[in-house]
Amino acid sequence: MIDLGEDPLKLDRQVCFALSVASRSVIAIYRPLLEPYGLTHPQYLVMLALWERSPRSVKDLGAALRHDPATLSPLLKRLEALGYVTRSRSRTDERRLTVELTEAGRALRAEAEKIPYKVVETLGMDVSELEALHGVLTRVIDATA
Amino acid sequence: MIDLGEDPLKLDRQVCFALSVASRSVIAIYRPLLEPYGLTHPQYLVMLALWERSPRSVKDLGAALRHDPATLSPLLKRLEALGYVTRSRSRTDERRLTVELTEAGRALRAEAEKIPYKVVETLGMDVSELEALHGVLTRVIDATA
DNA sequence: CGCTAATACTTAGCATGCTAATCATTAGGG
DNA sequence: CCCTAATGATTAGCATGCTAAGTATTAGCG
Repeated sequence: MIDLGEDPLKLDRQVCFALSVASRSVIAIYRPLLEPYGLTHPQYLVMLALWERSPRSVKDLGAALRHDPATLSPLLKRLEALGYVTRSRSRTDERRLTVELTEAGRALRAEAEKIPYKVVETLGMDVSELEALHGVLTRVIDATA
Repeated sequence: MIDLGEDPLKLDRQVCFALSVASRSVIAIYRPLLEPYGLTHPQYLVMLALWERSPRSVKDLGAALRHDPATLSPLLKRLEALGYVTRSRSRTDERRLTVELTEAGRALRAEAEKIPYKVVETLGMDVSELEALHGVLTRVIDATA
């Protein structure tokens, strides 16, 4: 049987709590860095996905970002309103939405390249430790898949 | 200078992305476990804090949970509506809100004690690895404090 | 004592995330 | 070919989180 020690309900021992706080805290580091471009962090993640491949469908983006289409649908409309993305129906399958980077969206990539360095610098942690963290988080994600 | 290797914008290498997904994924494990009690995960975290000490003020809960009062205020009203908590103004300082467990709120603790075990079991990861993860997350949180 | 600043909480507004329901389009069996 | 099921996306409803603004109360200086 699993042994969780003395008080398994102690707040400061909950991995779920640490995950929530760490996630919010790291996103807070991005906020001022993304603000000049009018982007939120979830929108930034969509841009990362599109910089890797564009155009992509909502379903495809959802698979990459682990999001429901219901979350992405309004988010993509905001990215379109910002001028970083176009939304159009696929000609081969009218059910699909073709999400494609605009010129402005592509151009933003050059600006964004500075962001990871600034974030790591602000965190002030070793890259090796962050890579180790990424590895454990990936195992957590795989364990819940 | 920091070296982030080949492509620092690659989605699958972002710690922030892994954090978001892992956080959402772990919370998803709690959802069916909390549903019988009508609790969301953030509400559950408030209950954990109150099981450690009750009554507490909104400010005190906010410090423990790393939340603004603006986030807690409506959340606490819902906990009150659920019958787990009472909200009343402090007699010594009318600005303060006294958040206190009800009998039902206290009783819920016995039920909740099973939850951490079920979560760890569902995750299927070693407790030692989860403790290590907790340690790294704590360092991330401290680095952003 | 009186007044201003600080404190504690609340509310409004906005952007996620999630579930469930809905809509349009396509696939595929009979 | 037709009809139903499956697919891809959108919408509605609800609960966070966050920023900014507002309200009530208390603290503390002159």
